[in-house]
Amino acid sequence: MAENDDPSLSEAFWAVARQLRSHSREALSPWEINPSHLRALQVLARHDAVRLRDLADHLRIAPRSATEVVDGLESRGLVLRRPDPADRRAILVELTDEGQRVLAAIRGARDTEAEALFGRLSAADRAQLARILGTLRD
Amino acid sequence: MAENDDPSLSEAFWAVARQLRSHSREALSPWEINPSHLRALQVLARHDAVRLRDLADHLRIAPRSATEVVDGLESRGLVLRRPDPADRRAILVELTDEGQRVLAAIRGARDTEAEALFGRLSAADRAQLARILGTLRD
DNA sequence: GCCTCATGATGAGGTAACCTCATCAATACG
DNA sequence: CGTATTGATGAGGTTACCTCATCATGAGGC
Repeated sequence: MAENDDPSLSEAFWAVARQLRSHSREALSPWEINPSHLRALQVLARHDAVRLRDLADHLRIAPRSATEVVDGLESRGLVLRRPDPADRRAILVELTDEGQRVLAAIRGARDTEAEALFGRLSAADRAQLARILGTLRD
Repeated sequence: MAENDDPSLSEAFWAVARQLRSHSREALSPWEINPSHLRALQVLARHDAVRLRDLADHLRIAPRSATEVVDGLESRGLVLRRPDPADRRAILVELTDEGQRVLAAIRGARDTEAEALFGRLSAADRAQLARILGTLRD
């Protein structure tokens, strides 16, 4: 039973994930920001000022590549670099006001898209789904 | 309520999707096959012999890029090109026996990984989840 | 205090997976 | 039967990552 069941479960899961992804790509498009840029903004929002090295670790990319991501965001005025007062080799990256504003707007648009998808469920089903996903997440 | 609920729903959804993805990446690694190669193999398994142009459409990539994907799979002996008897401009791509074999093995490994994740749920929860995902999928 | 080694950011240059545009053969169609 | 369209692919570009080398700074042993 389980062997018949589970493959189709993961297939259904991916089908829904694809919808969610395409919705959130749409939500992102007005800002010309790609998913890794968004992830960087989110890390910065959570941690305030972050060393470039630590940002790379959070994004699971090489430090050299984080330099490029920050270059892109800085040229759009969404983040700024400043020296780390505790270590003159290091630089700290943080969100600008504009970055805060754009991130908030993106999150709003994204939530709206998610709402459009999950809103098709009854309140009871949403609760069930939340519970089950919680279990899977550990 | 819904506005509070749904953002965390999509967050939970992505957390589970990440697990599923990392599991299936592991399942793939022994064969040195990347996700787009796998998708190509799956399309070929569903359709038998496929024009390169149609394969590109299924994979949602440009025809020129499908040429490269097929080059990669052909050099590994997983697919073969043959002329389309109905149109001498076109070529048909199909799985070799080796391609069939590798695809079956990958699917087995993947199902095992999915089983490991979804197997943590009770049978009732699996049924609930399948039903809810089916609703979302439309 | 100094010497050696480790670490942070970045320049230089590479790769993989996509893209567009040009080309050439073959087909379809007025 | 000539013209436009289509299928695959060569040539060359872009993007997002990578490694390795470089240079300044910091940390630990003596």
